[in-house]
Amino acid sequence: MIDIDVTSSTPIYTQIVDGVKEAILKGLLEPGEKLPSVRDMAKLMTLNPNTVQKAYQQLEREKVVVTVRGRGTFISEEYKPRKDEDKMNEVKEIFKKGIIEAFYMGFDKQKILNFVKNLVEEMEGLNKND
Amino acid sequence: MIDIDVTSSTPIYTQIVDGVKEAILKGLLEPGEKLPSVRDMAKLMTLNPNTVQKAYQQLEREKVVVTVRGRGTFISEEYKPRKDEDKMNEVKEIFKKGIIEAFYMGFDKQKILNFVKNLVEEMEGLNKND
Amino acid sequence: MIDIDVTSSTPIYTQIVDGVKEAILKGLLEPGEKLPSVRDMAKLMTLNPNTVQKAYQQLEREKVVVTVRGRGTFISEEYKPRKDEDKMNEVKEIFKKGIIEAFYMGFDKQKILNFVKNLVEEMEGLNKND
Amino acid sequence: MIDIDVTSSTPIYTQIVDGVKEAILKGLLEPGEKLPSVRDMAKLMTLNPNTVQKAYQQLEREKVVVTVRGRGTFISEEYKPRKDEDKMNEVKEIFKKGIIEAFYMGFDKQKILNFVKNLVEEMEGLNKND
DNA sequence: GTGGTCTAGACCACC
DNA sequence: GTGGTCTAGACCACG
Repeated sequence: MIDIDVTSSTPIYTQIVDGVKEAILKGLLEPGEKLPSVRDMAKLMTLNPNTVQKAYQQLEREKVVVTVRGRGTFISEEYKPRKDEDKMNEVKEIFKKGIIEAFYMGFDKQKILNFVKNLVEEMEGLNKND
Repeated sequence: MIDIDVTSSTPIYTQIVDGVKEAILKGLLEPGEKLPSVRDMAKLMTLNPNTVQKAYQQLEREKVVVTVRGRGTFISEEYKPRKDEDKMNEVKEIFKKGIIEAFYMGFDKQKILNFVKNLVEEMEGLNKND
Repeated sequence: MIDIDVTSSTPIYTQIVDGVKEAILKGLLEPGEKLPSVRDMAKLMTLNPNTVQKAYQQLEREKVVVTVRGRGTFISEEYKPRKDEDKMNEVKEIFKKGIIEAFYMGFDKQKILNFVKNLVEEMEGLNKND
Repeated sequence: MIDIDVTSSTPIYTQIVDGVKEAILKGLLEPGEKLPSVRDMAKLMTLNPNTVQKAYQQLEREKVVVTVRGRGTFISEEYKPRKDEDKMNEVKEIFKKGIIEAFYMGFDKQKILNFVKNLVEEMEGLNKND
């Protein structure tokens, strides 16, 4: 489901968190759907359960997911966007970094915008009807 | 010149690297201009010289900067963009991450594109009005 | 495993990098094989861990080696040669230097070529008899 | 006459030494010919006289050049190749380094040998009649 | 003066 | 356990 690169510099647990979020946006995971248990997920992806655990905890902290004791972990039914200043800055920094690196790869303004446009559309997948 | 957040999870030397690149794109640092010596920069930012050194070396590896023996470190006169596959993927992943987080903040497609557009123009320095 | 000459003018970390590359070409280190951990290697060679670290990082930058989070550093499974112009020039300069010095030792053209031929075969490890 | 790259990692004085040796082998500098004085050479190449001085001293140490007090510095009339073990090892190490890097650029044995052959012939220039 | 290397020792995140 | 970062302080080669 989620492809992990163990050699990447981004921690595995972060890759899981990002992967789950991406899958939800793409409609591959539906609100209310049950995620595999920590142990199953760990076996499935041949990862250390502690790593998966850490990812689930962060997903819960971000309210992307809720865990019901004894039943499992589920994609949140209704995700309420949080827009605090910290988050806003974080996102801004990410994009800034991307833009800087893009410029240094020789992209110009228009090329960057097209690049991002394509990515956004790819990400929206099938689940948004606008 | 460059503001460092010592509490950030991104390493200090990376913040320096990013900061220099950003300053160049914004026109705050001109090609050919001399950067403060490793020691001076370290004093200026109250960092250890080794940390600054590491940043300068990475900048040189990326050809953003050249060091002239015995004289110091200078912004490259002409930077030739190199776009290998790895770099391309890196940039893509950065933007993907940004887009995902933006969606989770409640942004829709158009809002994201505008957000990025503004950032790009801010980064371009003087070319704001095209 | 790798012999270091602390009196040499080539930095220790470079000697490690070269030593690892040589060991791989000679078949002494197999793709996928684990290198000693930074600390172990440092103890083994009575060096400071930072020095070994620097060598490992350069090897990773050159994709000779991959590091797997929490597990260690491994010889790359498949090394894809990258031959950018800079690298090409570097190699050319090395050989030029070697040739000049060889001439100054009284070698003629044929002697140099034989000398290099022997070295290449020595380096190739098992393919000595082709 | 000799082109210096001030950004190179090889010291400038070494580049001068190598350059002079190369020029001699190529026949651009004849035995007995006078080299520009340290000060002239420094002006000519816009270098620090100390740097040129250091280069000349090393050339003299290697007996490539002789300086006659009050007259100047001249290319040695008869260069007697010295082949001590140290020099031999040095040259061997240079070639080994070159071969390793060539392999890592994807060259095979034959390609390396051809590469070196071409370089040798280029270096021999016009002054050797074999 | 410049950058480059090395040691010592500490702390941290990740698996 | 692993690698990664940072500080402090020292020494060196180069120009």
